[in-house]
Amino acid sequence: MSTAEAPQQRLLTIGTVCRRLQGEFDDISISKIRYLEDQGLLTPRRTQGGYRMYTEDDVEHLATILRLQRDEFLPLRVIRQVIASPEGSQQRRRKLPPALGTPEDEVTLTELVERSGASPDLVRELDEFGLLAPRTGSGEKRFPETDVEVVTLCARLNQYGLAPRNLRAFRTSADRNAALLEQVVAPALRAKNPERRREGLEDLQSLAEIAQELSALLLGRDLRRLSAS
Amino acid sequence: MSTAEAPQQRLLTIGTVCRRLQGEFDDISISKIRYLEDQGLLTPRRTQGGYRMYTEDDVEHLATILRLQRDEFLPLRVIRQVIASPEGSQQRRRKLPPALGTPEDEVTLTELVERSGASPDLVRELDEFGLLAPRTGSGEKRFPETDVEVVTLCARLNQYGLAPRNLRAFRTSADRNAALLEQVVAPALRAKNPERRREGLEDLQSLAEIAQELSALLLGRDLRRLSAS
DNA sequence: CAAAGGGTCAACCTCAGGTTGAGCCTGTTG
DNA sequence: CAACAGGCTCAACCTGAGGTTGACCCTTTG
Repeated sequence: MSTAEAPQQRLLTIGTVCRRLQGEFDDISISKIRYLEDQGLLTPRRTQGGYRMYTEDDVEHLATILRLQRDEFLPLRVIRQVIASPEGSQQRRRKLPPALGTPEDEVTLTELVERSGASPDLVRELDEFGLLAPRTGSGEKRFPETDVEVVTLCARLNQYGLAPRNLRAFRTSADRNAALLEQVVAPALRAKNPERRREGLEDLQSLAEIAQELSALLLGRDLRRLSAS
Repeated sequence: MSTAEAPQQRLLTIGTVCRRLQGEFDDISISKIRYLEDQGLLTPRRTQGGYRMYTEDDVEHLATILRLQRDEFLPLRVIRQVIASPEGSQQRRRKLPPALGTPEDEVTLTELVERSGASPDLVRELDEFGLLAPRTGSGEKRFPETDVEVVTLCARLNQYGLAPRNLRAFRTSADRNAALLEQVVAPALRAKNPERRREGLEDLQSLAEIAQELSALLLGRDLRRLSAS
């Protein structure tokens, strides 16, 4: 074959790679390696004839994947993210809230108490201190479904000794941050063009995610400092 | 942190448990709860008639299982081990956030610019507006490693039009929240007894996680409302 | 040029993690 | 005390992840 005097990085065929890894991973197989490639976890070079050829780095990469799978029990879909994301992986599992811009389900006070498992008193206090967001329309108050979780979380904080009165601070912070982000996208949201509005919502979502991560980081930094002193 | 447990020991039926957890886990279902029991992960009491009855602890236990499954991607068979293993097991999964109470690595300004990929100007501004946490000691400033990510995130927000001047609000919020949480554990952290201090740190970590989730939720709620109007 | 090794693709397999439905029982409420 | 919402079990079923197998054809290399 081509005796190109290119920097002949010794390339390995799939069979060789497989044998090489058999030591550390007994469940490796040629078909599995091909499967992982199919799943987008690997992209070896190919010869003219279509043979897969692996560099040493490819092999190391593959070993990493197999280790994540075997030792951390990560599903391939997650490994794909971990691998793909810039080394400073911040794959924090954020349960994304219901998409912005779609109306949310509402619950009654009774449901709220029931589903959060908190005492009616606590719920009342939380409401009083503005941590809940009821729609005070005709008749019975209705709360956004999110408030179920809000109450649950507040109840846990309450157990640690943070009364609703103290928790108000979280709301204030959230409000201020929300207002800040809203400023940015306000023009887009007020636009006539629906496409423009949709983009505004998407931006808002992105902004919220970034802002949230930033807040988490800053909080962590503060706490670290406080706890170190 | 222990609040006096009401002696009522109110037991919950499976349906109630299910509704209660719907807030945090949207994929929970009665059949899933029964399935988890079948898999040996749960053992609620039974009434004479055979009804499953859950204590608050059972619910917390179940929530833990669901969290391990959702956030750590652990298969049930592994969760079973983790749960069953003796309390003081070394199975502690180390996650990304550097543990509280251990000193953090530091980087120089140059490294900070380099690793965040932001412009020196931006970094300078961020510092000026108090978003970074340099240790202003002898000679060159040194930043905690966390600041690399802080800069990265701020840079992204900056692209959306949020200048460092605006971002200060995030810091203020974080500071206030941190102070709030710190109050709770301050006595423990100042304790002589090292065991007590360790517990304080652990509580602080838990508090931070809950607080963060709460903030996220509140922010989401605000934005939803803003974007709906 | 032959044999050893590779390539693709569709069909298939196994297991985890549940869901569904039938048929029956329990607990609560008016 | 009847009605009815909610629970119970058990077997059958479903879906998706993570591969395997086999048929058939193509490359590479001694």
